[in-house]
Amino acid sequence: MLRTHTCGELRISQTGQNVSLCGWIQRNREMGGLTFIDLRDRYGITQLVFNMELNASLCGDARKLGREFVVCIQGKVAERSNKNPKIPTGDIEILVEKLTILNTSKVPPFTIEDHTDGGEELRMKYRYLDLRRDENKRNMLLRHRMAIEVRNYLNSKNFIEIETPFLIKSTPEGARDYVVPSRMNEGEFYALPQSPQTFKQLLMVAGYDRYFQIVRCFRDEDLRADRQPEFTQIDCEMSFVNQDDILNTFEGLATHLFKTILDVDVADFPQLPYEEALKLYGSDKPDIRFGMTFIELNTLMKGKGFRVVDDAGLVVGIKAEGCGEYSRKQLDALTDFVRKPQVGATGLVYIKYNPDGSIKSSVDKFYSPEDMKQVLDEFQAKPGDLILILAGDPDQIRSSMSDLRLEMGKRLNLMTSGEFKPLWIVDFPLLEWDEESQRYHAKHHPFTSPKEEDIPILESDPVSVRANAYDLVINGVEIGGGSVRIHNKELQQQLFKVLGFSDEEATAQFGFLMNAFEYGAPPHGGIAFGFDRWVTLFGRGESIRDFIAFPKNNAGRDVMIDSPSALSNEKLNELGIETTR
RNA sequence: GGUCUGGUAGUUCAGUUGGUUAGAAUGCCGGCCUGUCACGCCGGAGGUCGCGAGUUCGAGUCUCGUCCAGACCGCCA
Repeated sequence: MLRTHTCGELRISQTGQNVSLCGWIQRNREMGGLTFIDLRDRYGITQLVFNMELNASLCGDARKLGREFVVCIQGKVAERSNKNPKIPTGDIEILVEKLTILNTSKVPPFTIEDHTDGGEELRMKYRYLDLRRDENKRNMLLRHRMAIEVRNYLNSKNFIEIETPFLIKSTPEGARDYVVPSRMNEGEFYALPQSPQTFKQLLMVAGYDRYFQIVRCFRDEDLRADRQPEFTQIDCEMSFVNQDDILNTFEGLATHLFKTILDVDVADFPQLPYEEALKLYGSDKPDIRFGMTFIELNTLMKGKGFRVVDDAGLVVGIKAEGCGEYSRKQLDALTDFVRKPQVGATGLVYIKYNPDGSIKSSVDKFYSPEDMKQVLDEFQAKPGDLILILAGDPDQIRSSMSDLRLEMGKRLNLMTSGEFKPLWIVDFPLLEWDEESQRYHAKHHPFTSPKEEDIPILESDPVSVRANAYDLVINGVEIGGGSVRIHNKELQQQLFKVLGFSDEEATAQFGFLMNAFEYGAPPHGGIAFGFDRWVTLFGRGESIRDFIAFPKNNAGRDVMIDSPSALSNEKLNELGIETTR
């Protein structure tokens, strides 16, 4: 070993020891006869001292070191006369006796510091330099610790980690697949898994009754701050369980992670049916760190001559406590907010309950003070509160109101960082109608079991069928989701039929699974968590990219290695592929 | 596929109504400095204003196109 210690571990108790350290030059401070150097490695920073009077040539060598040079030094640990309380090694320094340059470095294009001067684009191009920064090191370490604790917990519950293949086959449902041409089977393609879904079900058939995998998944869809083309799931499946068993098991996982990683005790995992979530929050991933739940006002506000409301399928409001004194300008800003194309409302109605008890609204023309008071009472509003109301198509307006609720939560500082409020959303619909393809799509995936009591209406009223499906939501982030699966060939065939597959198509796509179900498939179910999102949530980050060592940009490009890239004609020929552009 | 924002020194940014030699901070280079730790002080170098057209006597600034980056909508079982 070139080193006896790391740059983060020496303390005053080691004074007098001869040590050797290796690391990168963080900074060079020349004081005439004295030169200080901060030496950095993964573990921390240790100060080196060179003295012109004691060793002029060594001190001269030290002064020639540039930022990010890699060096190995030998010397003696000494107590500092001026200690630095800001760093763990701040009580000591190394009186250097020997200096070896292991490698030089070009001047890096941005500073390797907590508050770097480098922008996003540049740091992504030089990701290996960016990863030297403390912030990124912390994020990578957090990710590592969480992965270890996931394995610890699941191992302790008898889950075993089994790898499943990446080169699989394209399936008709769900996201677009990434495809890989097969050289040995010209004209045919593998697909990369969107998740190991069918394989984990086959493992249940095989009798491996508790499986998990921390596994990469691939989806060829447009990206966002919380989406990458390849992302990591904690993929889990269990046999001989019902929905409550699954939820209990993975509440245990969440509790374990909260405790071991953040030292936070989270006891409560309320369950909210999907339909309730939409009614109360307008969203299937509500942030329940604050209330401000929706109140529907159809009966109170319709029929008073206000066209927008009278024609609306839904009139819904929220109460912003203490906002009764909002100025015209602030209210206009909220109106502009809801009218943004992404939010999509046409206008905003407000009722100000003034601190003096008087009432002022944007629709005084249509409603008497008594009408208004009734609405205020419905919200149990107090003087000083503000009611915000949207009206229109129910789906659209719930979505807009959800955006407005979150915006008000932000403005009123109701989303406390460091507070975690998980909940389960349960009873998702099994199917949804897709306008584009004019057929039903599985909301979760086509192997999700319907609620037993809803099976009779599977063919007569498909959209009303509820599924044994659930999502774990924490602070408005969808952390994971799963379902109890179908383990019966007949029911699976029936569902494929509702989804519009012919028997031939179903056999071609999923015959292997249906065959397996004929050989003693146990009842089973599972869940998959978005590991990148979970780490980002725990790390209080904005973007999952900051918690992935080598992420891709919003066009799916890796700007460091410059991928994707064109293939040579030789390679294309070998694969039997012609490109059209 | 669409909407919005941005692109000026190595880097992060400023740049007025279109008008003389495009600025600041930081980094870099040189000099001074024996207790610094975001060291300090003095000096210096550093620019295809993303790219291409257009308008104009004159474009970093206005128009159009294009490329790149970011956020969002569609999309993401």
